[in-house]
Amino acid sequence: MSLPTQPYKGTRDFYPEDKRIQKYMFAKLRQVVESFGYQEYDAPLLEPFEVYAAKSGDELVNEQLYSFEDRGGRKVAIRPEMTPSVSRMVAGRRQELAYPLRLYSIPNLWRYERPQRGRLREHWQLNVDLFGIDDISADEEIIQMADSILKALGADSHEYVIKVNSRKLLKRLDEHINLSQDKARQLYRIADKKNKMTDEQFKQEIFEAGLDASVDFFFAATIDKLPAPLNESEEAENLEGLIARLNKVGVNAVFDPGIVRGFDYYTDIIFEVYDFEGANNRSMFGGGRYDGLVGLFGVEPVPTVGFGMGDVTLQNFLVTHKLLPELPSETDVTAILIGDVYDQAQGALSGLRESGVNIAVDASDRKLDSKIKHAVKSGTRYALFIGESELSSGKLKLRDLTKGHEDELGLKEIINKFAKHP
RNA sequence: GCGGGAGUAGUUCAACGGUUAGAACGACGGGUUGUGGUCCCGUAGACGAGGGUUCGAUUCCCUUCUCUCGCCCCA
Repeated sequence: MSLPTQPYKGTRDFYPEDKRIQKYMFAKLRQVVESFGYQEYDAPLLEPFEVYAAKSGDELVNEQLYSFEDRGGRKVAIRPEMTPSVSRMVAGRRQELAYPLRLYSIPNLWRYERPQRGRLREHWQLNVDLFGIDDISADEEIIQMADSILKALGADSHEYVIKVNSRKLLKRLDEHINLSQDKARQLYRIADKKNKMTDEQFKQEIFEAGLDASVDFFFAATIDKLPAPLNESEEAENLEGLIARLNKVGVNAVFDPGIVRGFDYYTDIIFEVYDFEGANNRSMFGGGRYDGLVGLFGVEPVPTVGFGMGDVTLQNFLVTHKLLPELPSETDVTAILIGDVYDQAQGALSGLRESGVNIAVDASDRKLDSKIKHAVKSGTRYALFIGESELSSGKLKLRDLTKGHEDELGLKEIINKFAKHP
């Protein structure tokens, strides 16, 4: 009986080749959001249980939260999302922070649920939030940034679509057709599934729930085709203007009345990004405006717009659309020592390392061809042969393992070669 | 929580109610001692676990575990 080598259900190990992918994606995410002036923060993995009990949604808290009691009897939860944490942080310095406040983080988040494609128990999520702007320019910036990220990763705007809706508009609908809060909830739940069903199935569910009056709303192709007087409401105008401006800057944004999002805390504009590729059926990521969350921590509310982008769905997207490049190893060179030259080679190795060349040493007494095979397998691109003759001549043999050709180079030449590709 | 599919070497797969369960790739070693990803030879390595049916189970049945896809819910 031995311990299993598998990671815990719904989690992943990141071997170097996996971690490389993650590092690549995160580097792009950081690059784009920082280009929009967002600053990185972080928060603890654990939060007091109450932070989530206060909002989020019942299902999440009751079924999907990893929680436990600490040794002091405090109820603690592993964060299932970042929004409450960042809201807590902003509330904590409500008065002294400079607004508009642009923050981002890439936390790992945990949810107890049955793993399936695109949804695991642990994932990493880029979380971006813009605090302190109560007009629609904030929503526009956030959505534009989401779009820029996908483009920076090589996606083309015809490979995905950003579907936009408004919670306020949905609320207008509720009032217009006189729904109780319970009925409205039920309606949202059905609407949320609209994109997975045929129109007929959707109508079927709507009728079975006795929500017939809402059908016109959900089948409105554009905002001006919404049932009156909703089509002339302030919310509708806002939404229309937002989408028009996004389209103008090349963002493939469309109105979709079926977008509702799960969390209770959204207050106005909401959006979800969908992959056009059928294999990635569900919404890739999304976000929206939540003006009330900071206020839950006992301070004046701060208007906020944000989104979360999960690494699992993002990677699925990139793989499906063949957008992941060949990623090189962090190690530039494997130095292959020939003969008993370990001591004599140290000077050269240190010199290379201090100049920024990442270099692993193979000082084993395996056969030479075997050492080369290992260097290839480890993923390093170059092998550097160091033996008696190289040390006496001062010229080392640098072999490009991908191309198979070899140069005899002095230390300085080698350093220069890698200085160009750090 | 509910359903479908799948569990055989490190990996991808095969076969079979009956002697030693095969292959490819990978690993390790060798092909006379300083050049791989092409070749040749050799070595090691597997029926997820438990129970049942049977003379006999890796094979059929049940349970369980794990993986996977979907539902619920949701990012």
